[in-house]
Amino acid sequence: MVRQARNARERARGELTAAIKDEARRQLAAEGASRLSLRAVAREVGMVSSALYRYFPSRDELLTALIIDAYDAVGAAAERALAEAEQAGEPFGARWLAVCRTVRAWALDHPHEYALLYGTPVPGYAAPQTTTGPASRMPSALLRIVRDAHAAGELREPVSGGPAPTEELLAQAEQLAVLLEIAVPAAATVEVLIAWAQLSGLVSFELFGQFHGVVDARDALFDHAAAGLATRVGLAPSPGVR
Amino acid sequence: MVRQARNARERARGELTAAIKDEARRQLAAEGASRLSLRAVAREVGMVSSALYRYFPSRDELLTALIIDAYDAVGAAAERALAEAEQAGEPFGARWLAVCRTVRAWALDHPHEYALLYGTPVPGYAAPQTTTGPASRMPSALLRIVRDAHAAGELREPVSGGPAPTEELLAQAEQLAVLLEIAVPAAATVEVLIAWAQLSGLVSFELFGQFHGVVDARDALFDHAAAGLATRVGLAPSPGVR
DNA sequence: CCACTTTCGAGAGCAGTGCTCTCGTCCGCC
DNA sequence: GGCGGACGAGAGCACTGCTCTCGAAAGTGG
Repeated sequence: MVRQARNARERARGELTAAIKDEARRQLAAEGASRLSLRAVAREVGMVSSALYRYFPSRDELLTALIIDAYDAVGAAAERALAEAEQAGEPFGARWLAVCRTVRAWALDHPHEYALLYGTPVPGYAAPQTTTGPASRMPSALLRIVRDAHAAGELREPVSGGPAPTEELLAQAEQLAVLLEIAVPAAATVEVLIAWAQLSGLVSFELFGQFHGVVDARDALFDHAAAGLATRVGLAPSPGVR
Repeated sequence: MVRQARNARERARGELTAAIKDEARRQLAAEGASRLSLRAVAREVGMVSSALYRYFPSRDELLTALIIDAYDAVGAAAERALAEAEQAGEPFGARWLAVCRTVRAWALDHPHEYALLYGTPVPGYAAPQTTTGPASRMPSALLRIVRDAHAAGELREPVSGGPAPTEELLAQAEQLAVLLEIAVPAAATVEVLIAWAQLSGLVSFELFGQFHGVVDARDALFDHAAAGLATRVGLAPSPGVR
């Protein structure tokens, strides 16, 4: 009974916290992070602005919560796409492409949330440790494809061009692979890391209007680029897919 | 004399406009675009905020002016790096690397200005036509390297992997090359376009803290990635450079 | 069952923002 | 030399994030 009572309070708190986050996400999706207003959120959930501070100590904390959710959302989408591609018995190159396409699709569906993750960070903001886990889900999915290809003996040498990565870089890649518990040759990890950043560059350009008036055939451009990335990291190109 | 008098006024206006832009750029560099405050700028140049509207009709217009300047600054840096590499008789791959490195260095030196160009756009903002010219300077420099390599008969087939670009994409690339007056095979243009976006992804990741706690050897990572891009667009890897 | 503590929401208020409007003033042109 | 347009200042509007105080609930221990 005592626990009941305590739970009532806590449940109310949990529900309100969720309501605030939902409304905040709504505003984020509609207007972008910079226009997310604490007061407007409070108004919408039927509180006065100061009351909201009982749930989130600052605007940045609210944003952090949204960031974590967004990382989880892209990560989950990527993992789902990968799982489906695996179950369909797709070759590794096709799995890579599937994940890339899914990430892009998510970004186009949630532009402001994607911008929150991979765009300009809010000024005084330093990502707390709690974000790193969710943040790594998407790149981890990419890395796992490479790992599986390697395990299956189908990973080719990375087509990177130029001099081989430095020892320092390989050591860090090794360390990273250990941290993520994904056993991959260090050289391949380096290439995936680079591909991850480059993938984000492609999506950001599209999202942030850099291709506006320059490229219309964005689907084709992206697919071509993503296939190129697959080749670069050592996954055989997937001939049939288009 | 009359012209003198008219010039006196116009010169005063020009000087004040410049002073405002300088102070705005200072604040931008120090604090980032989101913390750039019209009132603070006005205060610093010794005006009241409303007077500033005689010079810039809105905060967005001021930002636009800064954006154009910033595009010109990266563009100029890239062009300078390319010219130097050309005069030094560097091979095409090395020229590519030099431009990439310069762009990255500029970005690391001017993080907030770079973010203004390639990061999250300000919410209601649509880049006016006047920005497209300066914006194309940097990618044009990259494209010219490829053109020159092609003209010299040293451009290899792009190492893109996957299916060839669609007809639609190639047509657009052709069109773009004509617009920029840089005669390059369409397939190569496509690869440069992709490389441009990917380059920006690499720089953004570094700038926006995505590599924080993940990669320390960022110089090595970037050089390796940039060399890879050179290979991808068909420029022979530059063996001696490191 | 009754005190006591914690939790919560509301209100007022502070310092700041972008932007508008009005009102004198001074500069430069006819 | 007068007149129109450019200009700077000031007040004001509707916002923002955030703090502090205060009264009312809700939950806890005796």
